[in-house]
Amino acid sequence: MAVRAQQKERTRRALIDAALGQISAERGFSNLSLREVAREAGVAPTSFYRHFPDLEALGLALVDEAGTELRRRMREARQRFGTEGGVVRASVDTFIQFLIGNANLFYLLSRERAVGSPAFRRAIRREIDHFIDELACDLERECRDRGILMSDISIVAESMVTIVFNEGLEFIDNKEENVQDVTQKMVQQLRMIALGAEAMARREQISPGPE
Amino acid sequence: MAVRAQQKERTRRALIDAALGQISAERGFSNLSLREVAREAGVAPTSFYRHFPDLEALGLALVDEAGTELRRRMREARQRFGTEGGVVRASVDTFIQFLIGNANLFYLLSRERAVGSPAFRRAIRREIDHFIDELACDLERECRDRGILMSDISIVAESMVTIVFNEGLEFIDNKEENVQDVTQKMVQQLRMIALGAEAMARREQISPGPE
DNA sequence: AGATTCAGCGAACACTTGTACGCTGAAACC
DNA sequence: GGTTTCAGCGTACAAGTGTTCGCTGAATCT
Repeated sequence: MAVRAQQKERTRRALIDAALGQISAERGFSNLSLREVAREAGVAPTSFYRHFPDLEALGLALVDEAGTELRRRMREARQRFGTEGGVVRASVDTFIQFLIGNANLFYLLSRERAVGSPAFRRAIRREIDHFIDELACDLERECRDRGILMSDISIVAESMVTIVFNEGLEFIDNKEENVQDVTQKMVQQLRMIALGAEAMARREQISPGPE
Repeated sequence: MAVRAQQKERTRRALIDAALGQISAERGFSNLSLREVAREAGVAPTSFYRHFPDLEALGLALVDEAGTELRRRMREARQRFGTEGGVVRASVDTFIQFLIGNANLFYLLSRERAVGSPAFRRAIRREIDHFIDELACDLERECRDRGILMSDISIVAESMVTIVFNEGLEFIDNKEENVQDVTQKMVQQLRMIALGAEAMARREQISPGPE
């Protein structure tokens, strides 16, 4: 049992890639049509059902792939850069590379987050939460290493991801924008948040009273 | 010339309201169908064309309405609260009220920002930019009044709006979430950004060197 | 009062959509 | 080598889509 399964996997990928390829600035995942996807994959419409019960199921597969791939890259970048330059800068660079190379996967994670079936939305939310968690973990380590105090690291991480996702979405929407400019803008915003978190921690330490 | 135009305006509104009513967590604007909208408005499909050349044109009208209404509310709130409690807190409260009362208008502004025809996306972007500008203007005033120094106010405002829009989207997606919790979380994040901007300004003032 | 405008309609159009059914032929199994 | 499995296909269907066209009748204008 090898040729058979291998071929099946191949057309499954063709379907996934076809769907991914039809996502664009003008067209979200929820506007895809089963028939069109099948056509682009070079497969009869009815054959689609041999691989997915639904377009939604394909969507879930896509979301999973997007999240996994994004996290893989980030983890890899973190190791590569190591201690040089700080996590934040390294992460931003990698993130932007991901944007450029996988715009459609990123579209899926960012803009479809709030539209579609509950299962679909939940899946995306879960991926993003994973992403936030890993960033929070790194931030914590970084702060410990540098002796920095920050308040509410998980919220800091969430804010950072929100900012970066938003800026990223804007970036791949306006292709004319410069990569360096975006990077710089992201870093500036992130730095601001980091500074704010430090300031807040200092303030809490000095006067831990109410309000 | 009164009865005629009045009636026309009434069914135009019916169309707009119908479209708005069909937007939901599961269904974005780009999934609407002309026929369905017309049906819900109690009008023959072909009559739609008496009011809009396109569904997109209706979308533009919706976007305009959403942006205008949101800004109106915010301006009103700012006046009402005046100096009491700071702009940020007052704005967040009003914003959340807008979310609750006009979830679908907000959906339009936030999640459809990056999908659809270029004109459509541009329209939304413009509304958001307006929103950011007005916030920036207020922030500047507030900083002057309180003698606070902040760096790059327009970027601060942009970050704030990004955060608030994102948190808001999450909020109307999980209806079970508590209003007070969201408010508090938003305020905390905004406060962090504000503190960060102050810290950055301080830092720039002390050592205005490169990097 | 008579002519004109025009919002709204119904019928019809050429498609596209998702999905059910049963067949085929090659790979996998025994 | 004979049997079973099953990915892929073609056909078919009912339902939905956007849009064109010409009509109607009441509000508007002259």
